[in-house]
Order: sequence, then structure tokens, then C-alpha cells
Amino acid sequence: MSRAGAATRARVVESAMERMRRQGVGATSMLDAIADAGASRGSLYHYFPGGRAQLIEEATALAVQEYTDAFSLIVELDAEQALPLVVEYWRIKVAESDFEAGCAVAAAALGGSDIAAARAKAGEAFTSWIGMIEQVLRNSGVPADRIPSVATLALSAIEGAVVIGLAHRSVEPMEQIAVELLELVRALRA
Amino acid sequence: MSRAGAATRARVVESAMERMRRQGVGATSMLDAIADAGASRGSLYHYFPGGRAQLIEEATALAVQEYTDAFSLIVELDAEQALPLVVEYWRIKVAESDFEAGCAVAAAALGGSDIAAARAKAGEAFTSWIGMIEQVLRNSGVPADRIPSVATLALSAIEGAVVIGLAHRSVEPMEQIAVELLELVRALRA
DNA sequence: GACGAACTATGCAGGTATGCATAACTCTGG
DNA sequence: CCAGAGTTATGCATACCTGCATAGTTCGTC
Repeated sequence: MSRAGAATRARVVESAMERMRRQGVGATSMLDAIADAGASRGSLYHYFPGGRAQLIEEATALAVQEYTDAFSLIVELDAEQALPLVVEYWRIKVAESDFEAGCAVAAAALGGSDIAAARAKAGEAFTSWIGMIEQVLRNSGVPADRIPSVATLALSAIEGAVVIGLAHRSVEPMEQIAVELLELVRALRA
Repeated sequence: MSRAGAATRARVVESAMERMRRQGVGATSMLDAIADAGASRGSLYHYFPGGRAQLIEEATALAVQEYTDAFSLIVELDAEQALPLVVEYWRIKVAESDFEAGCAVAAAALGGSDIAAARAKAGEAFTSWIGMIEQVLRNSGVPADRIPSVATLALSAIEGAVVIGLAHRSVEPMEQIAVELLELVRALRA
């Protein structure tokens, strides 16, 4: 994988991630991924000797990294600043897909008992994101004993609002939970 | 479909719903469903002339009805009584599958653009459930202007907590959001 | 008990997915 | 220029799924 190969490989993984967002893990095939990426079938077992399971796992890892990068800055902020950023991110991402694509990590979490490795990666990502939200809550003066449960509530609400938003073809759920989560933090502020 | 047929047909739909909960829509095949239900392939196009799309749609509708029935009583209750019931329902349902099966309606919402009909049904169900939660909030003395957004927050958090709980193989997310949602309603009570 | 409808069982065609093998091409370094 | 690793192209075996057709069976009704 000297030069061109790396780009092709990355495109295949990205295509798989996109398919997962739109159709879920179960309906995401390797042939779809290479077709979207404009790669040939020969590339598949060259780059992914572990077969489909490896591709799905890498697509999940890519999604985790993409979202984590996008949100890495929030740990410096308080809830008043961070929450609108996160909600706006998902608002745009869901809307620009015309309400066809959600969160690839949630898709991995809901996949079958094949792809157990990808599901485990999704779990680790959720833990990490809850940790980041806890930092935001600390920055916001939320009492320490409430921080873990409020952080879990926030992440759950965001993931759930994306699902409901897709079904409703609307960003309203995301906007509503943003308002309420913010009000909650304000009420808890010491 | 005089007598035996109705039971067989119902078993097939239920098997499809269960597969959706465990593997998502995309990985749920008609052959899986009849295998689980102990039916023969001949039954398929006899009962479901609309093919796979019809089966998925009916499985989604069955899930909607099952959950709606289970929660129909909460509209008489206040949040203090209703929230533990709903969370306990999902806590048990997820745990008894050994963290393999989530919400079939969420699975339908995250399915591909085939099964658009099932996705629409999921959207209607979410709307209906938000309405039921709104009634609970009215019963609990929550200010009227906050009721829609708090209801959306509650449903989003429940759906999201199920997803995260599956990934973590834990019921803790569900328990944590229950605590926080209850605290939120208490703080809002007039 | 016989008829007819509902139901079940099984086979086939077409399409597609995975996993692998083999061959051809490309690009780099010597 | 050329040797060789890296990369791409293509074909094949196997298996699965859908959709349909056809035949056999069971059951209620008359």
C-alpha cells in the first residue's frame, strides 16, 4: 500500500461507513462499498483479509474517530457553548442526507451478533463520549453527584433524537432536546 | 386463513419482529422468519403477497402495537409512577435477551430507503408515544410550555439509553436516565 | 362423505453476496 | 531498464435470498 492504495482503501472504508448510516450494518455489503468507492473486487481481500467483519469494524472505527475529532474541542467549553455545537453538528449531518443517514456508531451498536467487535467499539465510544460530556458539566458547575447521570442522559437524548428525527424527517427533536438539556444544566448550576 | 393459518402467520410476523430487534432490518430475511416460526416457504407468498416489504411492515406494526399496549396505562399516571414502569419494561426486555435485542421500532426507523412504509409507521409511533408522555407530564403539573420539549427529551433519552445499554451490555444507562428525568419533572412541577 | 377453499410442502429461476484464486498492471528502487 | 512488491482486474465456487409456480394436504361446509 504505497500511495494510491491507501486512498482507495480509505475510500472503501468510508463508503462502508456511509452505507451503515443509511441502511444499517445488515444491509451493508462489501460489494456496495467498493461500488460506491469505485474500487474493484480484487481490492477487497487484499485490503481486508478479515473479510466483511473487518470492513465493518474499520468503518465503525472510522466513524468513532470522525465524531470524536469533531467533538474534541467541547471539553474546553461549558454546556452553554458545547450543546449547541453538538446538536448543530447532528442537525446538519442528518438534514444534508435528506434524513436518510444517522449515526454510524448507533448502527454498529444495533448490528447482529456477528460484528461483535464493532459493537464493542461502539460501546467504548459511548463511554468515551460520556466522559467528554462529564467534563463539560464540570466546566458548567453541575454538582458532582449528578454529573454521571446527566452526562448519560445527554448522550442518550442525542442518539435518540437522531433516530426519532430520521423517522420524522425533521430536526425538531434535536432542537427540542437541546433546549431542555440546556435548561436542565442551568437549573443545576451551583 | 380459517384457524391454524392465523396462528402460523402471526408466528412468522413475530419472528420477523424479533429478528429486527436483534439484527436490524437489513439482516432480517424472510427465510429466517419462517425458520424461527417453524413455517414452510410456501406460507410466505400465501400470507405476504407483498413480499419482504410487507413482512417488515407488519413486523413493525406488531412492535408498535405491542409497545403501545404495554404503555397504554401510563396516561392515567403521573411521572413519578409512569417513568419507573417504562424504564423497567425496557430494562427487562433488553436484559432478558442478554443484551442482544433492542427496540424493533428504532430498528425500523434506521432501516434503508426500501421499507419506507415501515419507517413511516415508526415515525407515527414516536409521535403517538410523545403524545402519551405529554399526558403524563400534564398529570404531573409540568408547565404547559415545557411539555412538548420535555416529552421529546424523555422519549429520545429512552430510545438512546436502549441503544447505549445494548452496546455496554448494561442496564445502567436506562436507570440513570430514569433518575434524571424524574428529577427534571420534580424540579418543573408547579 | 364429498366438495371447495385454505393451507402446507417443495422445486426452480434469477439475482446477489462472500471468499478465494489467478492474472495483469503500476509504481518504486536499484 | 528491470526486478519485485504493491495494487487492480476478473473469474469461479458456493451459498443464500427473493419471488413464483405447482402439487399435495387439511379443514370447514354443505
